[in-house]
Amino acid sequence: MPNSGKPPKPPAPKPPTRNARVIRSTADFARYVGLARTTVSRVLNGHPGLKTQTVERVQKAIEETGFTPNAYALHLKGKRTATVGICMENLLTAPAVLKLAALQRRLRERSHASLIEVLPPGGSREVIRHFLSMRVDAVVFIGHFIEEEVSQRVHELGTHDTPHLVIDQLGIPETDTVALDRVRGMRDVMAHLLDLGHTSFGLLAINGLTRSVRDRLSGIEAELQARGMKPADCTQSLDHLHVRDNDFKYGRALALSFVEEKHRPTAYVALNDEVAIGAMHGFQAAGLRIPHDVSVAGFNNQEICLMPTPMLTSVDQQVEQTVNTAVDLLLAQIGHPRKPHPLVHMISPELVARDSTGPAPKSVLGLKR
Amino acid sequence: MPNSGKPPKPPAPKPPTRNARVIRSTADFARYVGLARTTVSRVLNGHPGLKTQTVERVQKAIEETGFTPNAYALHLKGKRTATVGICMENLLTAPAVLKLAALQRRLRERSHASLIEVLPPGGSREVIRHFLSMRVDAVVFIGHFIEEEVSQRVHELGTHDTPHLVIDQLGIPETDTVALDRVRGMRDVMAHLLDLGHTSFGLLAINGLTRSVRDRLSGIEAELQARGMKPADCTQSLDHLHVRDNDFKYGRALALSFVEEKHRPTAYVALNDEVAIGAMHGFQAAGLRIPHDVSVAGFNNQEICLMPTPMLTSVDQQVEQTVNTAVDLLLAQIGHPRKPHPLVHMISPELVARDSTGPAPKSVLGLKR
DNA sequence: CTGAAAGCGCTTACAG
DNA sequence: CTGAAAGCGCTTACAG
Repeated sequence: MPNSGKPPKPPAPKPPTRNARVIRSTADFARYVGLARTTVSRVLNGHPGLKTQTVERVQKAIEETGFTPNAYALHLKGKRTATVGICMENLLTAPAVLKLAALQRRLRERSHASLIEVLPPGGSREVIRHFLSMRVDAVVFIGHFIEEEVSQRVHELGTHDTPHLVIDQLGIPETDTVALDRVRGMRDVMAHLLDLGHTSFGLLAINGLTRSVRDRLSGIEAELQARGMKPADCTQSLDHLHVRDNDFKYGRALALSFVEEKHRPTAYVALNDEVAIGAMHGFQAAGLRIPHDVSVAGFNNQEICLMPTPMLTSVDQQVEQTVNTAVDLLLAQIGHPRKPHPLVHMISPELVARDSTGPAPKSVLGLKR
Repeated sequence: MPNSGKPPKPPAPKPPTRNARVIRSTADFARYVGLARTTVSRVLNGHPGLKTQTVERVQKAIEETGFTPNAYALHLKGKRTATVGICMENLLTAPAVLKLAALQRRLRERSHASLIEVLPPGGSREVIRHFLSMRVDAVVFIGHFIEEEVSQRVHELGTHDTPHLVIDQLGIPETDTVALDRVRGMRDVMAHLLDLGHTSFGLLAINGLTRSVRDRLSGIEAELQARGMKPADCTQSLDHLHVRDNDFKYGRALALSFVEEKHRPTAYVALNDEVAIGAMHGFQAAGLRIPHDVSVAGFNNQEICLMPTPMLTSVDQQVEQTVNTAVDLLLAQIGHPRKPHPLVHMISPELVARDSTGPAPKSVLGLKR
């Protein structure tokens, strides 16, 4: 029936396998609805000036067949891919995964799809090439990467006029950056503990040369100096005694070492929540009460902060704000010429005080035998 | 210069913006290397019979320009997209994220890219349409979805001849499934505790109507019956006393309720590690020693199992094996006609015994005042 | 090796 | 509204 009345058509091309109910092209689909390809295309793209009846007919047919226009053909025609590539350092830490989930959600709200890839060690080149071949509109990096490597990738993206942005890691040239103000975060923790009367501080896993650790240390020192105290005199680190691992066990080991110290600090600030919780266990195992005898503060404000008894004081990363800022910056870049100077946007963290921190013990001087 | 000697060409089309060093098509690129488009294409696709010198020339130019062929044009030409869509229930639980990471890694090893989407509540339709428009070769679901919703999505995928597979959730018709044998897992936990001499068991958060919970209960009952014990006589649940939340706090609350019971069980099996750890805290807060007075076992064997003191006995999900099985099943389906009967592949969990479980207290009878 | 041509599934003027 | 045509960036025979 559909082949009748079409004399100009040659020997009839390939007979469409009618039993295959799967419709894969606007041509097939137009035939199915009984409209011209052009018309179907216009309905699909919401052009004005179409009869309501026609629009409904197409919509009904979409429902029936589940037809989706081929994205590859669509974007070939020059349409934006409306896709953002997301490079993750890994999916091993809760804060990173939270940011990923929030970022994808936010991008979707702004009508963008996302391509997520965990950068395999040394394999960032291929991931970026994959993103470029997929003609992503922009690329986001989340995490702390090898500086040299991510710098190169960022430069490559610049070469291809592809907007990009780094979340978390400061110090990468030629790119916009959104990062937590870790200096501020640590100052807030210290201010909180100082206000509680503490004067001696144990540092848990806050040693090392990465920017993120150095910033924490800067924050600690800045707040102490602001109060007229000398950091060297009132802080102590025992990280050299153990093999670093930044996890529970490491925190516990550090705490047990501190317990054996003559002049044991009364307040402890940790690199992250895991170390802090490990330390709490260590102190409690040694018979110390928290926060009666010692106060402990974490960093990141993960869900696990609610797990120990008492619950852990920590610093919230403000993930939503971070992600929203990142998306705003990124989408503003798409389709616009590169700005002369990349932007660095700092996010202010928020101290969440819980019961793992309390007033400094009155007997603190007595303890220093 | 490039416009000379071409008389048939009309008024000279758009002058290529030569300063834009960005090469976006094989045409541009071929011009850059000084070869025919056809030749470039053959090099790119690794065809045989090319001069080594030519291949090297192209490779050098790729290095210089960072040119990547447009994936959208490539796949339009009929090439497989070699892409698998991954639908995540959420990114909120560590085991799910682990599976995601392992799945993407495994797919990459098998030369497939992945499209990851978290299904927004009620928005699974759009995600699947997105996947279909991207012409993915297959779709994987990870997590426990609303049965009705995922069943519909699976059916749609079938309609479009798109292979699919569900990880974790049993009972979805018309699809291959890879899931942990939770019955087996719970039997193993019970066997372990029974071997340690326990005869009374507290169930923590193991109530509800989802398949995953019912399977756990079946496992518990099966093992007890296998030992000639009556489940109703030796298990106890206090879930009705609290508002369910499946987290630390819920576990703690349950434990504290058990502490007040006259005939307190000596061994506790939890829905997951979070509840188990919460319960440990509850028991310890009440002055009970683990495992001296009570034994506690978790489920999932997450990293947090290492956090409490003592560390938590748990059941490992065997993520690698799960993911490898899933990928094997999936890739075998691509390009092949649908099998008459969908496959359900059960993964055997592995009990990881740690120090939160120990011999039943000798004084157990004495406790029953 | 080169070059011209067809075609993948779309969109977008253009003339009816 | 329809239909024919051009073109997006590729690959793949086909003839040189």
